[in-house]
Amino acid sequence: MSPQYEDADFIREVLDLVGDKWSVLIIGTLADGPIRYSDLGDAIPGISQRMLTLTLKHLQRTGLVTRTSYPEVPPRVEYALTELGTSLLSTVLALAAWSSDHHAEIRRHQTEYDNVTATQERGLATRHGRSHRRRQ
Amino acid sequence: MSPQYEDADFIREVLDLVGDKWSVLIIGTLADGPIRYSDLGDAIPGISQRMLTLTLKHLQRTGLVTRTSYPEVPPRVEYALTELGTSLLSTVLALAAWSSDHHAEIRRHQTEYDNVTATQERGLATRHGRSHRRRQ
DNA sequence: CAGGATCCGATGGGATACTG
DNA sequence: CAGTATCCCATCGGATCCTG
Repeated sequence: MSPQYEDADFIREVLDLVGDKWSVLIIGTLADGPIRYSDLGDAIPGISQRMLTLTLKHLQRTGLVTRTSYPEVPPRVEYALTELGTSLLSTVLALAAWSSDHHAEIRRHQTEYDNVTATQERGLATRHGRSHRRRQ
Repeated sequence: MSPQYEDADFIREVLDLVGDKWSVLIIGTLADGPIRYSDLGDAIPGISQRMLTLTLKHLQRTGLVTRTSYPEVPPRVEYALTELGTSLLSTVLALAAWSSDHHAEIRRHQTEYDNVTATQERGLATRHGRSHRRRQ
C-alpha cells in the first residue's frame, strides 16, 4: 500500500464493522432521527427480526447506536444514532457517491468480462468435444 | 436515510465489491505498481492461493484490476490497478482514516458494553440459581 | 411491542493436492 | 510460475415459533 501499511488493519476494522448486510442500512435509517424497533423494521425492507436485533446489538456495542427503553405498556424502545455513528455515516456516504459515479462503468466491465469468458469457454468446449460443464 | 434513499443501493454495491476479506488488501498492494501473482501472494500475509485467484478474478471483472500475461517460460503474469481501482482506493482510504481516528473510542465502547452485559448475566444467574450456561 | 430460541440452507474461505 | 480442483468447516443470515 503506498501510504502506510497499517491502513490495512484499519480498513479491516471498518469493514468488519459495517461490511455486513444490514449495518449501513440501519445507520442510514437512524440518520432521520430516533425510531422505535418495529418502525425501524418496517423502514428497512427485507430485514428479518433476527438480523435487526443482532445488528442493532452489534452497532450498540460499537457505540454507533444507543438504545433507550421506556418502561411503559406496551413497551417502547427507541434507537438513535450517536455522534460517532453520524460521523461514520458521512464517511460511508462518500463511498456511496463513488459507487453512484462509477456504477455504469462497472456494469460495462462486468458484462464485457462475462462475454469474453463465455466466448472462451465455448471455444474450449467445441475443441475438446464439449467435455466441460456449462456454467450453472 | 436523510439524503436520498437510493444511496442504500449504491452502498450495497460497493460493499458487495470490496466488503469481503481480501479485496481492499489486494487493491492496496497493487497501488505500489504492477506486480506478479506470486509476489502479490507473498505481499499479503495469510491469503490462500484460492482466495488470491478468486478475488483477482472478481476485481478484474469489475474493472478495478487488469491482468497481463507474458508468454514466456517460466510464465509471468502481472496484475495492475486501473484508474477506476485507484479512484476507489482513495475513497476507501477515507474510511481507513475514520477507523484510525475513532478506533480507540470504539474499543472503549466495546469493553464497556461487554462489562455491562456480563454483569447483567451474572445477576440473572445467581437470582435464578445459575440456570443459564456460561458464554462459550 | 420488542425481542429470544431454534433450525437450516447458502456462502465464504482455509488446507491440500494436482496441472499446463 | 500461475493457477485449478476438491474437500470441508465455520459463519451468515432467513424462516418460524415462542415469550415477558
